[in-house]
Amino acid sequence: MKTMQNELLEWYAKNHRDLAFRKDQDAYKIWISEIMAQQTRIEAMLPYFERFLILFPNLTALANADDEALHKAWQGLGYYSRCRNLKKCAIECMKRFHGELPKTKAELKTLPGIGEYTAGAIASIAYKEKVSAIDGNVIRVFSRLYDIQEDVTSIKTRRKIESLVDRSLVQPIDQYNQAIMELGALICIPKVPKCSACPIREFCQASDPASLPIKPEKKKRKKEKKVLYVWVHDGRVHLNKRKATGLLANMYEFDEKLPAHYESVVSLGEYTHIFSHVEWEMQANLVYTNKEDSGFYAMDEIENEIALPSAFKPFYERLKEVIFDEEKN
DNA sequence: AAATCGGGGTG
DNA sequence: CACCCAGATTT
Repeated sequence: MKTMQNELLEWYAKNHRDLAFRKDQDAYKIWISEIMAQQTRIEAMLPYFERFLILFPNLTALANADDEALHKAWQGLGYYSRCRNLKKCAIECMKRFHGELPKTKAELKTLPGIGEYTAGAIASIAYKEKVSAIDGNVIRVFSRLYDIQEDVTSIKTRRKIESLVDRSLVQPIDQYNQAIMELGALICIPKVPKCSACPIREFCQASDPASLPIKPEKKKRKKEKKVLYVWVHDGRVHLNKRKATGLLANMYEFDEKLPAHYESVVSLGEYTHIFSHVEWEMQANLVYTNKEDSGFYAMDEIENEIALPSAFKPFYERLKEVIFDEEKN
C-alpha cells in the first residue's frame, strides 16, 4: 500500500547518509551523537564524535572524566553546558541505573541534558520504543505536510505537531524517526525545499512550502566592546578561567586589563565575534610583562590542554605568529 | 513565554 | 547581512 510512511522509509533506505554514529546501535554512542547534534550541523559534530569516543569510550570513563579534558574535547563545538551535562548524566546513570543508560523515553528525560527530543531519539533509535523524536527537521517537514500557518514555537501549535507526528509513527520506529529528519536535512530544507525530489510530495499540503514553518522575528543582538590584553612573559601566556556560570562558563580567556608591571604593548588587531544573542567587538594587545605570576601557560600547554573558545581564536593565531617569530630571532 | 547558551554554513 | 542547525535549561 502506498502510504506516506512507506514512501519515506523506502526513500530513506536508499538515500540516507552513511554517518558514523549509525554504524551500530550502541546506546552510549547514540546518546553522545544526539547531544553533540543539538543545534549543530551533523557535518560539524562528526570529527568531535570520533575523537570524543576515543577519549571517553564508555559511561564509566565519562563519569570519571577530568573536567578540563572534557572541555578541551568540546572546544569549538559550542554550548559547553552540554559536555558538563554529559558527565553529570554519566554519574547519575552509575548511581540510578546500574551504570547504564535507562531504556525508556520517560526515564531518559529525567537525566541532565536530555530533553523531549533527545529522550525520544535515544529511546526510539537505540531501544526501538515507539515514541516521537521531534527536532527542527521534523517541525519543518510536518508544518509543510499539513500546511500549518501558525507560529510553530507556540505551545499550542507545538502540541498540534506532536499529535500529528505521534499518529504517524510506524515500525521500524528507529528508521522512521531518522527518515523524517533525513528528509528535512536533505530534501525538505529551509527556504528552498527540493520538492521535485521529494518522495512524499503527493502527501504534502503546503501551497508555499518555502514560507514554512512560521517563526517569530528574532531580536537584534546587543553589541559589547572589549579590549583584551595578552600578557606574555618568557614565551608563556597568561590566561584566566571564566566563572562557572553564564556565557563560556569555565572556559579560558585573555585578560581585560593591563598587568601591574609591563614593558611594551603591541597590537594584535581587531575581531568581532558573533554569538546568538550578543556580539563582541574586540581589540587585543600583546603585553610584555617582566614578572612571572601564576596563570601563565606554555604554548604547547594551551594547544593540548586548555579549552580556549573560538571567540579568541583569531588573537591566539596572531599570538602564535609573534611568539614563533621571536623564537626564530 | 522569553531569554540564554556557540559556532559555523549558507543564500 | 540574516537565518538556521538531529535543543535544553533557566528565568
